[in-house]
Amino acid sequence: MPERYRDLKIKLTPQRLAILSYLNGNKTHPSAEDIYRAVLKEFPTMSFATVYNTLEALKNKGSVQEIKIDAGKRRYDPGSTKHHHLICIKCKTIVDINKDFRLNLTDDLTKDFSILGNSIEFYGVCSKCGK
Amino acid sequence: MPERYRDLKIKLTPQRLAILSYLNGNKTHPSAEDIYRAVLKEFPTMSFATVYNTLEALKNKGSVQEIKIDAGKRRYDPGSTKHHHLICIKCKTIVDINKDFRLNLTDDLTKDFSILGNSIEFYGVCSKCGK
DNA sequence: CTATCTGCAAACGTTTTGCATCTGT
DNA sequence: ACAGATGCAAAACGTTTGCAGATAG
Repeated sequence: MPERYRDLKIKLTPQRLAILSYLNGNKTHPSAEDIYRAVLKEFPTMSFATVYNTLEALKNKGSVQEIKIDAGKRRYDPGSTKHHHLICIKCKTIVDINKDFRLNLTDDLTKDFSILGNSIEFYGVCSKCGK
Repeated sequence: MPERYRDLKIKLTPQRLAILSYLNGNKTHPSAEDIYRAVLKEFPTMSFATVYNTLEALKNKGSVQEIKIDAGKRRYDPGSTKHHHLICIKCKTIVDINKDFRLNLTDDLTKDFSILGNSIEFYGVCSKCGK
């Protein structure tokens, strides 16, 4: 199992492997606390320091994205592929949108800024909440 | 001056009028503390409770938007007109983008969600930070 | 061997709360 | 008159930090 993460070039401690395993393929966009609680089952001494430390390392390697959807609480998205999000404004469910929208800005902006990318948040009401 | 805010249907206390006046036309996307500090000059007894209380009331009336750019600190945007943002990832300056991008989602999503809108965050490096 | 990570607890900055008093309408 | 706002201080919340001991590479 560790081999698949070897190219991250970070120290693969048991705690980190547990975090990576929890995040792998996870589509729930968990918060730091969600991750902490999940890994706590396996490592009763797990601390938030380790969760944040690991998330910071993974963010720097580009294999985890921070999602700023929830004011006051960060949520995390595994995987390095860029994508957008659709959020139900009622239940806060987040759905990934894997589509590349080409958005062009006006010249007066591109002159003053070097644009690196964009992130789109669609909001709506899911069928469950729409009833 | 109060007349222009009468249709908000909230109690127009002097403190609230000072906050509204500070926000009116403000393009700096201030944080709660920015607002607090600005209004403090006029009302030395101003408290954060009042700032947050007022922002909450204005948010509910749709005349202030909360911007979730900065994890760990909310920023606020006066006005109800929809627009997007361009953020310098270094100095966190936020520039408004008043352009309507028509973004279409795939049918499988529009079937399960009733889409209400979208919000785009462009990120880049401003000329000041790019040097 | 040693650079880095872990775990704890304390510290931090932001936001929320409880409550007595006050005030717009 | 009274529903709702203010102001204060304390508490809550998510996140960060310092540091001693442990461990992956």
